[in-house]
Amino acid sequence: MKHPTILDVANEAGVSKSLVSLVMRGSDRVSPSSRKAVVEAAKKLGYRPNAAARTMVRQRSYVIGVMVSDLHNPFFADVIDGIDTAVTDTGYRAILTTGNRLPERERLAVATLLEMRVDGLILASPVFGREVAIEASQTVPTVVVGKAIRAPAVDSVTTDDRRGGEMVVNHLVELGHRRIAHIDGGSGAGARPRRTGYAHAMRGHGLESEIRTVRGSFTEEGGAAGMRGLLADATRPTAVFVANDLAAIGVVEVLDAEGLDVPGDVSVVGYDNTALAASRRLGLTTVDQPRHDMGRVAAGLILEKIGQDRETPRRVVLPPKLIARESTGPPSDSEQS
Amino acid sequence: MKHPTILDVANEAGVSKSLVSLVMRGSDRVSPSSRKAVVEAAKKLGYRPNAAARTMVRQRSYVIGVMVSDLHNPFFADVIDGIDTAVTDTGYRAILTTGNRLPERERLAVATLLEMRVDGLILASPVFGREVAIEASQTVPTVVVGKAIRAPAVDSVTTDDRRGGEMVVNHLVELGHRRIAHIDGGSGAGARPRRTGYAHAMRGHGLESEIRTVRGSFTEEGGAAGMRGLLADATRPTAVFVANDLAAIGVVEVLDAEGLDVPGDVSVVGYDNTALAASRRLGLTTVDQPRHDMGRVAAGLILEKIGQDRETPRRVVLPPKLIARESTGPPSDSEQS
DNA sequence: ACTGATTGTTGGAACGTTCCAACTCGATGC
DNA sequence: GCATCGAGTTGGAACGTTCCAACAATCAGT
Repeated sequence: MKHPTILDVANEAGVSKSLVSLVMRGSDRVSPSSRKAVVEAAKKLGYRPNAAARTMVRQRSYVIGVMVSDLHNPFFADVIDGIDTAVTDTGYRAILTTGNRLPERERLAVATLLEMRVDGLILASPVFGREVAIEASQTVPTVVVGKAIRAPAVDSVTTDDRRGGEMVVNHLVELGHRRIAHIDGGSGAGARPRRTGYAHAMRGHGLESEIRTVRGSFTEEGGAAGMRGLLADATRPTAVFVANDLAAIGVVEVLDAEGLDVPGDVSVVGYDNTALAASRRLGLTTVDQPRHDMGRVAAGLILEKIGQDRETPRRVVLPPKLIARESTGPPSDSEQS
Repeated sequence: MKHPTILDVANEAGVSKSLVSLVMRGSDRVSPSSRKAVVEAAKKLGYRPNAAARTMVRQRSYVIGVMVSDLHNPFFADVIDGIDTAVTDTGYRAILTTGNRLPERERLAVATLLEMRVDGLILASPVFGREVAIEASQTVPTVVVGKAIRAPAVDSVTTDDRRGGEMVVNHLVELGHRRIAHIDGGSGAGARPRRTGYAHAMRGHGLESEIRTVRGSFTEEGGAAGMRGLLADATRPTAVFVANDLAAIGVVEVLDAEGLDVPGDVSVVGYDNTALAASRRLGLTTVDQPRHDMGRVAAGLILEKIGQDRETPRRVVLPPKLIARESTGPPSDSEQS
């Protein structure tokens, strides 16, 4: 249960601690015979370097810390994948902490990473206030993913949600739709730009008079409520753009219950390209965020910033992508105008 | 960008480094006036304790390391939640690394944690071989979650999948079913005990002659293929127990395509109680594993083992729970025997 | 044979904290 | 008035590593 140190290895191999250190770091200024002796002694004793000691003297941990607000959101799994990909083979390693969407826990999670003296900090959609990110950015390169934060030293990586909203409208207009409604995500993250993009594209197609936005949320129930609201009206939309995939499922359920066919009677579009949307049973047209790339880019920004001290913050905005599936199609003839 | 140390704070406050250390650790043998001076100096300088230095001298990191094989599986989000819950307010903190289902990456992820000298190690469904867990267990308390590993010093926390299989059969028999088939998970984790539980319960109900197992996998396609196999037969089962929720969706799709109603013509049961299953659109009857509890128990075992050196390994097996939803119902009259 | 370079090896200082024994100083007891 | 006590404070050693200047041994060139 007690860890052997570099000194134990040195004794075992009959050399000095410095030589053991050189071997461990893969130096080429070591004779083959000493190298062999050290490697064997290390293996025999089960030696494992002590990162804490190394961090102390090197004044670098070679660790990137990632604070994830919510592991339940599959979004982050891909982002983390991307980070891992970018970090591998650079000599750096990534460790994660999570805050469970609770500001207080998130703060603690970040503190843990900072006390460990991570060389870079990635904050994935933090829910806490800007000040935590700003404070962290004063001592360590910091990137926020999935949320734009305005601060002199904080980089960010986001997707262009406004553009995503526009793409949805363009897709539906191309199919022949005109009466396109939007069930929004209320005050949720990214809800506003999606709404703006929708309205902007509608106007761009000369469909100002058809703009119809009802309030929803990023939940199944939010989508269902929004759809019930739309159905209460005199004229039914031929297509609905919903704030995210989960809410879109609520919409589809309501349409099912009313005996309306998707996409025959109403086309439905979600957002986020979750596994739910991809399932063949649902086949939901949706908007994909380049999650993996977001992680890769975030890690890249950190590594770049560790290298040389850049002063101006970078705000990277990546393009979304429309994924057309079976939940959208041309409006039925009777509906066409 | 340079971190102030305890010595900087001491200078600023006009006291010794030892006193600063006492204040930081919340000792009560400090006069109110010195405490105030230290606290203010620390805040002014933005002091943050250095965990690496503390770990060195205390020979303890007060950190629990968690290696997660795959963050895409929502299963782990709940397990991690449970770990966090158990660890909060004990003075310990949890950090995560991930291996992306790749044995080599997993090994690296574990090495990272061990080098950081975590005080306890939780391995969530590792795909690497037992030897990694065994080696780790020689230097640090180790618990494996979601997989039973047989080794003298490795604890484990799993769910009773055999019992889960039995519960499914019992539920279906209670509804009046007799022709109950099983589409298994092939060689996937937990597939075998579920299959065994199914067969055992069938025999228990005197339905030996009705036992019908076809090979599938833990994927949508695996479930679909299995169901097509079953439909090719002369007599159709009135109920199907599928290896997991994802595969169950494949089964439902095939039944839909064949114009068969769920549960009117065929009842379907999944396993894992994923968000997919819970969605009202699907309403899949399934078996829930107490994921949160699994995490809590795992962390508890670690904390207990850190406290005093226990020698015999613990193997905790938690009970699963059947969640009845709309995908199961009584067999139609014509089918009843 | 002597100088200089090259290769391999070494001990000591440093990193930032905690712990401990030791110190000061005013109050208390006789 | 002196020993004793306790509260508050202190400096030094230690933790395990890396880095550096310095050393020993071998070799090449003159």
